[in-house]
Amino acid sequence: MDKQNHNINIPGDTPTSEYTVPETNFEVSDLFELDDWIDEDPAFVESGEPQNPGYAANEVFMSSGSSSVYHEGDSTTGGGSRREKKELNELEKVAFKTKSEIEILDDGFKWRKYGKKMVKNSPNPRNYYKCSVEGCSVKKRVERDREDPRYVVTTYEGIHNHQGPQL
DNA sequence: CGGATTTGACCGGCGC
DNA sequence: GCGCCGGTCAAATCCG
Repeated sequence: MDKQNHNINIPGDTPTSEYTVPETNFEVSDLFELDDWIDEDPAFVESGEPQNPGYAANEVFMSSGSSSVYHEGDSTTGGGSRREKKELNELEKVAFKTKSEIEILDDGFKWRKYGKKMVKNSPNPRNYYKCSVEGCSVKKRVERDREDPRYVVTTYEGIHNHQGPQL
């Protein structure tokens, strides 16, 4: 499909065909294992974006909170009750705004796309990914910014049951 | 051959 | 009660 054609020219980065995945690229669960969503964690922006050779993202902004990303469809639809916070004892929600032309951001984990939906608020489709690792119920939601198509919003949901894809 | 990816349809929840 | 929206699953297909 298009995966073979991911040879997009990235300014400032060289999209080689090799996915150089060192060990731990994004320790989302580790950095966001807080009780609640963090408002702003500048520390993550610095340590959360190490030297990623196989990365095409120039800038990575982290946005979390019920007033940033979720305000979009939660203010009216699910605004009635935040049921997530209750049962989602171990469910973390983190939204990343990555400046990249490609949505195939490889974080080192294996994701299996299980759905694509078009949101009314965005002319762009929303992709749903799930961790391929058995026992891992981590879900990933990837969609382009409504106002900035060059930005990709990646929302992680849940924590990996395994330490990594290549432990 | 296996695994991954695709699109469509279905379902559940909430809103009015 | 119906409609709308978002989310998930399933089957089919294709690639490596």
